Amino acid sequence: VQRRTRQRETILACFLEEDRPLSPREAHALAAASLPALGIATVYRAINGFLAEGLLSPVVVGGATCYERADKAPHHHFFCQTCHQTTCLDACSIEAPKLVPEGYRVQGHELTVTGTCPACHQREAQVGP
Amino acid sequence: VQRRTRQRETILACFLEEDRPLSPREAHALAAASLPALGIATVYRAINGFLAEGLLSPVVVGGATCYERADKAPHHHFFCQTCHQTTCLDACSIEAPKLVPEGYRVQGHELTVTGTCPACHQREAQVGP
DNA sequence: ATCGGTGCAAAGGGTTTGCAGGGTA
DNA sequence: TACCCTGCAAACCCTTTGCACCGAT
Repeated sequence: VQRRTRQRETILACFLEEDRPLSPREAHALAAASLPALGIATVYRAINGFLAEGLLSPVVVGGATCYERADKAPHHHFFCQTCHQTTCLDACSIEAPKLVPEGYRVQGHELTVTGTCPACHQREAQVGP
Repeated sequence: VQRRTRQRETILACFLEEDRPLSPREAHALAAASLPALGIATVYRAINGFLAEGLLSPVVVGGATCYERADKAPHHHFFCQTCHQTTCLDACSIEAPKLVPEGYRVQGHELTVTGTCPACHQREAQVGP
């Protein structure tokens, strides 16, 4: 029974609007723009609450745990190793059960492509290799 | 210029013998069987050294950073959400560049299938759902 | 005899928890 | 009014670092 508070609404709105995986730190920074006194602990508690309600899903990218809105079709992620931002890719087209041997029960899968995004790629080209 | 010490040899042997991703904690537990006084800091330093030498590769599975021997062909992983152990799957058959839009530069990718391994699957069946 | 490696303990970063006060229902 | 939520601070992992001693070369 979660209550509607300004903090929770603001935090959830960040995830819905950004529409990409955010780390707790990022979410806190974004939400703190409207709520300067927002504590990081509140962000963690809100995230864990939203996870329990099925509003957010965890995503592990680049060694960090991030969270994204859970109402999207299954998809994969691109992690830019320059700006460390993660973007969502198109719908998933992988049949995970075909990848595992007999006897394993498949529940889901996660695919992350690593590289540089167009913005960083371009930035590097200007400065040189 | 890394020296050959009993600690480093034991730690590396764990990764080579297990042939699956190990967390620093797991590696420490395994190596401490032969070296009771082994400190966890030594494990972390050894792992970082082996990473620099290209003997180990990092793998992020189930939210934890693990490491595995780097001399294997590109492959993916299966993470058992019951016993939290990770096993290696067959060689990779995914063409990552086809998954990203124009403008992105692909450097690599990582795929983890989640579920329950045969051992845990069986154990659950005995106890009931 | 060097000089890197090791173990211990302390420091750091990220996440969770305890507590008193405030806001939602 | 009752009780959850919030902010702050302390507590907890996990990982790295400082330091004196040990050991490989």
